[in-house]
Amino acid sequence: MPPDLQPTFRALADPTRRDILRMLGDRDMTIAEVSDHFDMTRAAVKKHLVVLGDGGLITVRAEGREKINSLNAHALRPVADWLGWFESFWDTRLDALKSAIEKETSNDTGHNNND
Amino acid sequence: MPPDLQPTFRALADPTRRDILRMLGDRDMTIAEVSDHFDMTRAAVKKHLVVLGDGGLITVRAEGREKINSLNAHALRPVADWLGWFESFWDTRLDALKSAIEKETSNDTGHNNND
DNA sequence: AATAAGTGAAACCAAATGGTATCTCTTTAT
DNA sequence: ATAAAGAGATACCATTTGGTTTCACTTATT
Repeated sequence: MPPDLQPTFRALADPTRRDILRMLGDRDMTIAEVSDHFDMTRAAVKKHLVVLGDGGLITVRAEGREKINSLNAHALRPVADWLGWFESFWDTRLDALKSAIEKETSNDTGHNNND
Repeated sequence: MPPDLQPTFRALADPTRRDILRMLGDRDMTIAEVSDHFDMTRAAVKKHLVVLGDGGLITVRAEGREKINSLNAHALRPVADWLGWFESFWDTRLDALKSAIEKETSNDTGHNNND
């Protein structure tokens, strides 16, 4: 059974959360460290981290009194796969191919050479 | 300047809207046709279509009294690019490489990890 | 001309979202 | 031992979101 994409897409829908992901791409960070980069309270950042966790996009480990947040980019894989379904629609080479086929098809309508 | 990703990510965050996109991948549809596939009013579907339009994911053309909605998958390109930034984190081959490097690094510390 | 079909738009509603402030708990430092 | 630092939890608030109902407008159909 495929993973539930909804919590992941949901997590990605907020710009603050996307920023957090890129920050964690650089290095693991505590909640306080993440909060330092934003103009909002630590509690608000914490909520974002919970949403990211729900989407499977981060993991948290305790280290003394600190909680270290790490990027779990594997959760992006199903999202990329979902997008892949549409790849044939926006790949420019395929666009060219499609145009060619359509031109061919319209030719077929005019001159039926199939008998 | 790069396009604003926010409206697109926002549009993708709802399962109904993602379903609509896949439907439009098969063929263009009027609002009424799209609505037939969901257990909600046409007005609700219309709202979803507006959000998809804000995200650049669909285009609409008038045809008599009907409005034909088409997929514009090109708007997914920036999203795929955004995801691409993380690709190095979840590519399985790179994972293997990373594990190897980490193993090498832990060896460098002089610790024996066999005990 | 009258009616039906397709859509747009507005008012409204409950629930979710993104934020705050405050209090508590555990861990570290003086 | 006391205080400070890091984090969790809760209550609260305004706005957004996803849905509804209703009414108006334009285009086809008979």
